[in-house]
Amino acid sequence: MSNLYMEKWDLQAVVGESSNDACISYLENPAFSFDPWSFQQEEYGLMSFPDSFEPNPKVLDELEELYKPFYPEFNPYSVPVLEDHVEEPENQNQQQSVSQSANISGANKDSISAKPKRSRRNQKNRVVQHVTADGLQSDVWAWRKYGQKPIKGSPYPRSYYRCSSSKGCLARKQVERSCSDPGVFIITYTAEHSHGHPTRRNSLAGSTRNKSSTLAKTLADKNKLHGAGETALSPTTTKDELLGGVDQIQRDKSLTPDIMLSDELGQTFENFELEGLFLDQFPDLSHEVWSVNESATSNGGC
DNA sequence: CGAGTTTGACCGGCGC
DNA sequence: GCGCCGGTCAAACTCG
Repeated sequence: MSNLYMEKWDLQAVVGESSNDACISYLENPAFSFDPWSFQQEEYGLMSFPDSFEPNPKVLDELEELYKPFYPEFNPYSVPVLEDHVEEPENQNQQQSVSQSANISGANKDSISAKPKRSRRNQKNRVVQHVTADGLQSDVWAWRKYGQKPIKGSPYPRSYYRCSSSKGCLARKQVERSCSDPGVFIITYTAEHSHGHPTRRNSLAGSTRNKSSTLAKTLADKNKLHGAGETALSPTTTKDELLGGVDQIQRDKSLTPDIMLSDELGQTFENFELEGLFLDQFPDLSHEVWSVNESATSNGGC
């Protein structure tokens, strides 16, 4: 686990909690979400809010309280400088660059002078969000998966989705697990929807549908195996119960707490999208789910 | 049959 | 120019 990434995304959570315009721009700025270093270089001054911008102190306190016990040096005001984006003379101390950080208040912003490396692809119109499994369901759009690729340097594959609400809609979404924090999902939205909000979300989805019914059966079998215990689920288990079971499995894995503070996190589940994403992104856990059914075969795993 | 996933092949940007 | 690698395509398949 990397302190660097924890800080980066925690800071995004801090910013997301605030309601002033500057914060909105800040949150919606793909450069920052994707790359705090280039944000400092290219957007910090443009948005002209550093001096007046004050992150929500309540959230800062919560974050500090949350992470201080594990990361004594955690500072929610600190924007990390990623090693990949520090260009310096070859003989300069590399270690210094890794630990380098800039203060969000702007005090250190002049100390950084190098230009960020260009990303592989054009990052325009890209918005990156860091969410927990709970946050995956908060997407109101209907998405169709069109690809999945293993990503170099990450043990987890990246899934590619396009909007299925409207033909011709260019909206794309990528979902991958954070390699530094497997409990966190990185969702990258590309392009904008060319239509209004859909009247319904993903209704049924190929293997998701399959996994849903199988999961229901699996949990029902678990119920048979273990009797009517406190976690028992009936064959007519509701969606919420199923998702609750999935959530329980996640909690049992001691995943990190949800700190994204999304407005939509409190919504009730309306479909099985979360489960599909969950099984996509948690193949190891899906194996665990499968394993409770004695007759079930492995789902492939990681 | 339509809507979805899976997965190998292909394309093209980028670094060396 | 070449090779790597991320993003997309499309055929095959599942499911209701």
